[in-house]
Amino acid sequence: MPELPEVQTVVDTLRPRVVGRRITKVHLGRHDILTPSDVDLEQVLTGRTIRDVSRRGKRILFLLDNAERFYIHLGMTGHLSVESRSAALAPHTHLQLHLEARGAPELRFVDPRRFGGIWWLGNSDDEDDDLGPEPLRLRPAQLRRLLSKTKRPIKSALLDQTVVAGLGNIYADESLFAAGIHPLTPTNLLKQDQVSRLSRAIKTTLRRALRHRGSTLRNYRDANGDTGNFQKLHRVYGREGEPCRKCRSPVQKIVLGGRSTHFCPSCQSR
DNA sequence: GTCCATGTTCTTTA
DNA sequence: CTAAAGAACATGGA
Repeated sequence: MPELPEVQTVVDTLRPRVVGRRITKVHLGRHDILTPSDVDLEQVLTGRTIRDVSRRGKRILFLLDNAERFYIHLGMTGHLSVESRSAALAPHTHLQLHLEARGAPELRFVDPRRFGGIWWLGNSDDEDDDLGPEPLRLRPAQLRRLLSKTKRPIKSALLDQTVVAGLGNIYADESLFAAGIHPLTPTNLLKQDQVSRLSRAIKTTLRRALRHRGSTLRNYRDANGDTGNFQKLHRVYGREGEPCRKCRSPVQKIVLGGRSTHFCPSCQSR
């Protein structure tokens, strides 16, 4: 469900409802959703106040008042919400954090497919050692350097979180369309001006998606339970056979690295 | 029953 | 050795 625009929207809707609130009770529904799995989450979280919520790549970082931290990754179907403790519990609710506030709210983490999870960091500061730069702060020279190392198709490189952190299947396809680059283009064959265009295209695509609060394809909701609207503005993703919004040629869908990949064969020639 | 899905990681193949 | 392809994870909707 979540790529950078969706994760950022979750963070933005979560922050005003949890920052400054004390955690009074913790319920972890299942242990295999937590890494490391032997952390006593109830012990480390109960009584702490949430000082901040932020995003790094697709990770949602929680900072506590004692400077310890953890992050939640939504995987494909993860969902965070703040609601009343008396509200019906959705199936596959894996974590509940009671918050000290009017209306007796709790933070809930639901994830049917369990590709997401909770990572306890404690005081360590290596939460993003394995992630590439933030795409919204990417400089073209930096992207050129990251891409020069490999021959694989550019679409696959964009999905690699160690190259750029936050793009997923939707925004990789949309960014390549915006840059006019064919998804199968070997990364090391991209010209300098193509990489510059791609760098700009990634930013404009993500900013547009952020303005529209992300894409809801199936079940994505922000922390308030609201859907995104950007799916209506997708130019290629999910539009196989439909006319390209620029040139009217039918949008093509191929499988690349096991992921569906959408592009306009005429606007994104090889 | 089949296929597909916004993600990541491990294994197999070339 | 490396890179790319494929499978796996688990669930639900079309």
